[in-house]
Amino acid sequence: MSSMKDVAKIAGVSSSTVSRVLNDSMFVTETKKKRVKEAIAIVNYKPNLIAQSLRLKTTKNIGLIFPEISDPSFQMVVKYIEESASDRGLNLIVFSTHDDYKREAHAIDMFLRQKINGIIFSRVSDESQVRNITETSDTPVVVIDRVLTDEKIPNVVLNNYRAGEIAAKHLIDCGCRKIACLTGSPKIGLVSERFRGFRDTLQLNRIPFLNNLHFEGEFTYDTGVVAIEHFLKNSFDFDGVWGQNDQIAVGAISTLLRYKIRVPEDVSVIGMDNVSFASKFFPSITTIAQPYKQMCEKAFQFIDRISSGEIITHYQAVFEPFLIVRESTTSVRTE
Amino acid sequence: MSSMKDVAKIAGVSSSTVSRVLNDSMFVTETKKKRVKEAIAIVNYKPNLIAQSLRLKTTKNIGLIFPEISDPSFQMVVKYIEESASDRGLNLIVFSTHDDYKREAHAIDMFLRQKINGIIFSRVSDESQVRNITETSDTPVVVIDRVLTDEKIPNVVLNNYRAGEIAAKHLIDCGCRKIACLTGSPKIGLVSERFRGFRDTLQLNRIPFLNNLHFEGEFTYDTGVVAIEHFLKNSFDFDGVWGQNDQIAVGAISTLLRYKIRVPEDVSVIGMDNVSFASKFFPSITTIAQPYKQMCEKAFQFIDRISSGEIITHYQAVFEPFLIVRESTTSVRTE
DNA sequence: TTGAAAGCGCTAACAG
DNA sequence: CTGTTAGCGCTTTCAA
Repeated sequence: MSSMKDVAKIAGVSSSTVSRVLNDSMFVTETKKKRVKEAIAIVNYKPNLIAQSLRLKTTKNIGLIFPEISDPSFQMVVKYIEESASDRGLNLIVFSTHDDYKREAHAIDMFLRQKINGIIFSRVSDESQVRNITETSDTPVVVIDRVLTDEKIPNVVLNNYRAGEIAAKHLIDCGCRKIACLTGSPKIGLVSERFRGFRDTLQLNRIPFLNNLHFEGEFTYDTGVVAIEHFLKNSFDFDGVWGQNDQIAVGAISTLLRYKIRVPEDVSVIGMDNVSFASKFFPSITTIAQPYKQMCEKAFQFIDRISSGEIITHYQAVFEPFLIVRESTTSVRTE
Repeated sequence: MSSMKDVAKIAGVSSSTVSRVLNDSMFVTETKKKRVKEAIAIVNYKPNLIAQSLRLKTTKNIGLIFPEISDPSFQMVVKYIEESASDRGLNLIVFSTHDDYKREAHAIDMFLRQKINGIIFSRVSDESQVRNITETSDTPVVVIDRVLTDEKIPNVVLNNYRAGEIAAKHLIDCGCRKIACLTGSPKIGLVSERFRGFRDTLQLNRIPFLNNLHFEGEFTYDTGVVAIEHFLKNSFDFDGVWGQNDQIAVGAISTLLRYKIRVPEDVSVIGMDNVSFASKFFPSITTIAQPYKQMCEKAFQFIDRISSGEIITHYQAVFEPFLIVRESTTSVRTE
């Protein structure tokens, strides 16, 4: 690979001049400019990004840390983060932690040592290392999808309480009266947020919430399966189900269908996240969507602002969830 | 962030010594070694990877280029590539091209300028830039999932002909006699490979293949939908369907069910790739799996070997697909 | 065994 | 307007 020196030699100028032409940082005589450009073409010169980074103490890379790429919700995040990065001409380095703090710490370490341009975290746990970063380095950090108790870190988050409200309201509108809620791990803060909104809305509408029908699991397909089998085995009666994410909902629907219980005729099921298969399942899945695209873009805007030296005073950006009605719930039911 | 100089000063040694301790590249007196280690701890020193890369002309990064992260098959590839990278302590930079050659060229450009450690391509097109890389740079390149006509580039690929054979054989075993094939874009080489294996096997078993039931589309859900609606509208009779990937199969199954045609009782459907939702759909989807994990690992092994100076003489690594029987096909049918 | 010095490829004062 | 020089943080001869 040719370097600036080669170009300079061919063009008969100094390498500073080459640099100036490339970044047009100063006025360079037209003739020299032309000679330099020709030389660049001749040797097919491309500036070395590593050298540039070392000199400028900044890179064209941003890093994304998230728990698990197999998870469809995170796949959405990765997709949109990739797009926003690409729009800015930034490279995206991804790290999947598999919920292992060691791996998370390692990822952070690598990023910092690479002088990365910014770090985006998706769903860190409370024991996460994020705080340490913001204290010891000046790398911009944004947390997405999960609020931290420490409010000093810019974060973009969903109004999860509102999601619970929407789910409950829709199920009630469908005529459901015995409503189940299948949640993710109670260790994740947003799980209880969503649940609170859900239960509060039921109570507001004078629908009793039965603790029997509150199943705490993980954000997985298996949780949906296990929950429904548990309900059926114990003859718990229910006519509506909220799976706190679409995977739980799919597990629930599959299991219901397997037991010859019709969806939505016998039981309405609503999911959350609007992952890609939600519209492709049969029956297609009513769900509560997160504006992932906007949220990811917002995360980048935070990084842009911090990078340009702006002091963030308003750390939190809250986004509103919205309902997408499909086949797995029915509103034709008469009350 | 502290540098080697800081450590050296505190330890009262030269920065060369610090470097030697870090890489234990030479013998250093125990006392000095200890002093250096203490100093490192005091200032929480972490070597700057950028500087290291500039000096050593190599990085800890590898790049992955693929068409579309929304595609479940590529999500599998990304997942396993990430794991293999992580096992080697390498960072993964991802680039989604959206089938745009401009973007592909840009990605390559960025990677080369970053002195990346290796590039993995997934499903490149013939107009791709891959060849140019191998000619002008010494960056290791591996192609995965798609054969190139130019055999000089290491590549890992599936025996797609065999996949077609397996699909046809299984459908025949299920008692199907009027068998449809829904394919991806005929512009992609492996599509016709798969199709040839499929048709040859039918013929070998004296099952007629009707051109009516050969539907060429894209590797998408919509293709499955459109194909089945097309068949039904024209009253083409069929009792078995191979969707050349799981998305096509899901589109087909959903549409059949929507038209009250039972799967597998009336029509057996088999997909391909064993993407994550294949086992979660209802009915769960019989599919032809690719050993993605092994294929991705193999791609890395190619890079490892090239990096360590080995000359590759055997460019192609072929992997065998295998059948996973689930609910969407039935073998209980009597002939 | 260790330090001094050179240099990876680039940019940014600083002179001229 | 342009060339010289220094230096980003590291590794590696080369001497000592």
